[in-house]
Amino acid sequence: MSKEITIYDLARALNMSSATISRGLRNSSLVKDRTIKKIVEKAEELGYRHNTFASSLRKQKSHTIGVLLHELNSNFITSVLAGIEKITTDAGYDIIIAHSGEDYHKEVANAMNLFHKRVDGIIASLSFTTKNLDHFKMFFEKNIPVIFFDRVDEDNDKTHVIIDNYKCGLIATSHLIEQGCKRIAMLTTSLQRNVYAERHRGYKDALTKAGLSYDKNLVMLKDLSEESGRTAAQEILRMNPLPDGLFVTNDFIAAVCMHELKQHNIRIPEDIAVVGFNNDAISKIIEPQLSTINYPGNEMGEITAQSIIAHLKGHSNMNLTNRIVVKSELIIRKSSIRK
Amino acid sequence: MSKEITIYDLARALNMSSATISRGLRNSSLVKDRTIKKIVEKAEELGYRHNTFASSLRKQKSHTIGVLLHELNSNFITSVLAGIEKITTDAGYDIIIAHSGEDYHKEVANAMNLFHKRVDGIIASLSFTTKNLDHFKMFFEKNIPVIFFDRVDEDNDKTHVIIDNYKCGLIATSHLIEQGCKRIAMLTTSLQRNVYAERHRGYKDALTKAGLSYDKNLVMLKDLSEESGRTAAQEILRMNPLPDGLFVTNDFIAAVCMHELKQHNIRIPEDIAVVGFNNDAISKIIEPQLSTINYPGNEMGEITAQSIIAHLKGHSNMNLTNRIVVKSELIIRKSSIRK
DNA sequence: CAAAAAAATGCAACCGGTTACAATTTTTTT
DNA sequence: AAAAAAATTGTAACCGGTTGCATTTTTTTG
Repeated sequence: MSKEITIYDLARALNMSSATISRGLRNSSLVKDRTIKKIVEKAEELGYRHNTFASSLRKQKSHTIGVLLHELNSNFITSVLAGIEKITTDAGYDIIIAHSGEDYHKEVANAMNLFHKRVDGIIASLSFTTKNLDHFKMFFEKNIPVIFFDRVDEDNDKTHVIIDNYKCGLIATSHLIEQGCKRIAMLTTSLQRNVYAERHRGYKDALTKAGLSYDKNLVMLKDLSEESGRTAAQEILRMNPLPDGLFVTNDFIAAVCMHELKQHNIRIPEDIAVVGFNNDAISKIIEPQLSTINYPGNEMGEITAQSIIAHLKGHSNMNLTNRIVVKSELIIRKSSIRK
Repeated sequence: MSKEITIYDLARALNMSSATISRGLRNSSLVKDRTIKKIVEKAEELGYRHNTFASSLRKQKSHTIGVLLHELNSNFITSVLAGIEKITTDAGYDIIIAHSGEDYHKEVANAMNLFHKRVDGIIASLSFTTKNLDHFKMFFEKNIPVIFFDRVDEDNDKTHVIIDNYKCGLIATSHLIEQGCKRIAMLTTSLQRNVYAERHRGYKDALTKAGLSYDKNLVMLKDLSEESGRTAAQEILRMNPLPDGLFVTNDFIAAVCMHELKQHNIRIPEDIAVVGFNNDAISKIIEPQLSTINYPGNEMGEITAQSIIAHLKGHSNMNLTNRIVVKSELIIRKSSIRK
């Protein structure tokens, strides 16, 4: 194993001081151009590599942002991630991705880990079961900026980037009502998580506004598994009378559920019109194509990253912004068209 | 911002030396149990946090493994990741996930970045367009272990974990032949990447064995985008005579393609029988359900991580193993049943 | 109970880049 | 050409844990 080259080796080879080498390698204006050139060339020649540990130790900064995600396997998250990466890379920050798999305990462990890794900031989307923000206290106490997106704690005054989930629930449900649905079921997950609670609130208000009654027996709370989609379909089939509309807050579950319903000769949208959420790739492939709510993950990632980086660079104070709302829209496809 | 507590602060508070504190915090057997207890309690009380930079700088180890992925958005990758995480976490290693989005240049940049972050080892799945392993040279030269999985360079003697892609291509195609298909098309991506090249070789050999001729006009090479699935369907529709079987090396593309074919009144499996690859969640949702090749991502991740960690801990020498083959199987669903 | 062995703790150098401050060299001004 | 100003380079302390070796304390042994 070849020995690591340090700035001291370079200093010796070039007959300069380590300080000049250090400055030269970072392209400091304190160093003469010709000297920088010499240093960089020699570094290249000897195979020098920067020691992040020594640098971070001294500077007390990691130049790394931790990204805490609830899951990885959705188009939405992947595009958010792409947005975050674009911005952070341009700004010279590294990111560490940690995902909890919707498990609160894993999320806590990940937060702890990022804390020990001394990330300069955190971008987080809460897991499904996360009920409080105690595991972020350590960051708050040390003034390490934390910004939440999508899955957030809206009651909190912590900075977050979201879509208007209430409005989305409202327009999705209103759309079904416009299509003539009178008895609209909703399939979603634990209302403890903001995004689902808000969508549910929108659903409820849409019904009320249209003079339809809210029947809690039509609201099914499941987890996000494939199995849940099937069970939900079974439940729907047992409802008497059958619902004529269905709002599902996740495209994948909607797809599974629709598949199961079709197995039992339910016609979509004729018998039950369906609207999903997320505009996942799957929504365009299934039969009939799924109406859904679209929102720009990429942009959401960029905005989130921009906020935290502007804060870290001292260009702005993130803490003055409480909430950033990103646009969203209803995409109407065959699964919900009855008129 | 509260000042960071160091082992020196603890040493002063407890009237001990920093050496004892350091040992005590790592539960060294050199320190008396009662002393450890005192140290840990005081650390807790003062809010001490371990400084990874100082530690890594001194130990010349990061206790971190870099995971280089081609993409994140598939069930397969997510389960591999879960497998890797399970093993690494248990072994006390952290992981840094970097994904290239199938972009060779991004992959090179990511490798460089992990190199500078001084990961102790690398787990990698190559991007679509990666043609050589030059960007891993730096790791090889410094004896930093690198293990590849799934997307690998099979011609190389570097350690890798894969499935028998040749056999998979063979059984998928043979299955279609058994179902009475005489004219089987194949939809895949660049044959430069091992996994696709091998599957293609299996396809070809299955045809030959059955006495069917290999017609390269029936082989469509596309990228992995949704758009490609659609274009491929168009091409199939223009084939004269139509193929009666289709082997697609990716479930998502298969789903898109099937969707488009159905739009043009092609019946599946009656007109064209289809087999996909990966057993993605989508394969069970679409209509008809898709026959596909299943292989255990989770196990693949665990095996890969175990190999590299055993190597890092000196329990075994990874370099002695060239190739590990994980089991795989054909799952038969409606999309391919004609008898 | 003294000597030897074992256990526990302390000392101080070390990992490698950064930076305040000092020293030197070069350029500009008078 | 000397003095002043600006540009460049050097010195050395510092960041905070780790560890080889020395020292002290405790336990075991004869």
